[in-house]
Amino acid sequence: MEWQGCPVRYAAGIFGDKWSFVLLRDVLLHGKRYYGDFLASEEGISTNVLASRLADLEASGMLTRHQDPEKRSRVFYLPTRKARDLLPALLAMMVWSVDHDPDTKAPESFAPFVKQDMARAVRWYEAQIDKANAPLLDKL
Amino acid sequence: MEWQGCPVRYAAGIFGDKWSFVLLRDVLLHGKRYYGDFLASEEGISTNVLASRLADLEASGMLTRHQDPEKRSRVFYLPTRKARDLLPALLAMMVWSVDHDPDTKAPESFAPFVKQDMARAVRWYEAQIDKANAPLLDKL
DNA sequence: GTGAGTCGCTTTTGATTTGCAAGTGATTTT
DNA sequence: AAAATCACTTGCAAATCAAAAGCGACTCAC
Repeated sequence: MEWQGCPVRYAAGIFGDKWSFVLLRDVLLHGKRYYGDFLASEEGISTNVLASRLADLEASGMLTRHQDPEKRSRVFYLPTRKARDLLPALLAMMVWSVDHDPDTKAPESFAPFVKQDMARAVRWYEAQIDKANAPLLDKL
Repeated sequence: MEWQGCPVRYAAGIFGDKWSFVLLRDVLLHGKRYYGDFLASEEGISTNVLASRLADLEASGMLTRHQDPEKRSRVFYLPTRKARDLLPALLAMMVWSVDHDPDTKAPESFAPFVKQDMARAVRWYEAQIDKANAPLLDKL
């Protein structure tokens, strides 16, 4: 299929897929970095799909793969700038979900926080990402 | 799978799928309304998938289905408020794609227009949607 | 009013992708 | 040295997909 040129198709090609979407959420919002962290997500991704999606996301420049130098059998993934730049879109989507899903479990404070000042919300989540990255960056 | 509670999973359940994504683009941004319009999109969706996705989007409250009263063999679909509320997220995603896809074919003016004032951009696209709806709403 | 389209699906038929379970091989740990 | 951990791979049945043909309800030309 031709996924070239159109911005919506480009986005769909990279995360227009349940599992890629959930992995990006985990790495951007939940501070997950290790293969095992992703595997343990409550959605229960299977190992073959996880390996395949991580490879896809690495290939499309969303994640970088690293061996843990302290324990070389472990592997972690860091979000690139390209992935981090998804935050505004991701937060906007989440606000939409909170507004339209009667069963949402997001905290009441989330939507107002983002709606009031998106730029500030993005900065806050960027800081969280830096915090999650820090101990791993020290190792490299 | 349990798609309940988490806003990202909610969004993924509704448009975390290439074809739903493309259909929402067509109805929100390209003024497509008729079954035949969607079928003719350059991506070449097959009829069984199109019928299935339209039914899904209707079931999740994104589209409403209508028979054309002037020619009852034709059918059109209108975006609901819930679908229209996706505009901010959709535009944010498109800006991200334009920023990161070296082969993007979006006009140069698009990203600055949205970045400069998102609220204004949303209003502009809402007006386009109203324009596309108008002739059909007259019929009903 | 009849026959030839048009339109919006549905069905059928393979091919691809998925989820699950069971490996595998490279490290650590004991 | 043996056992456990970890990040995948592999094999397979089941679900999903695309492509093509079929179908019934219209609509239009004559």
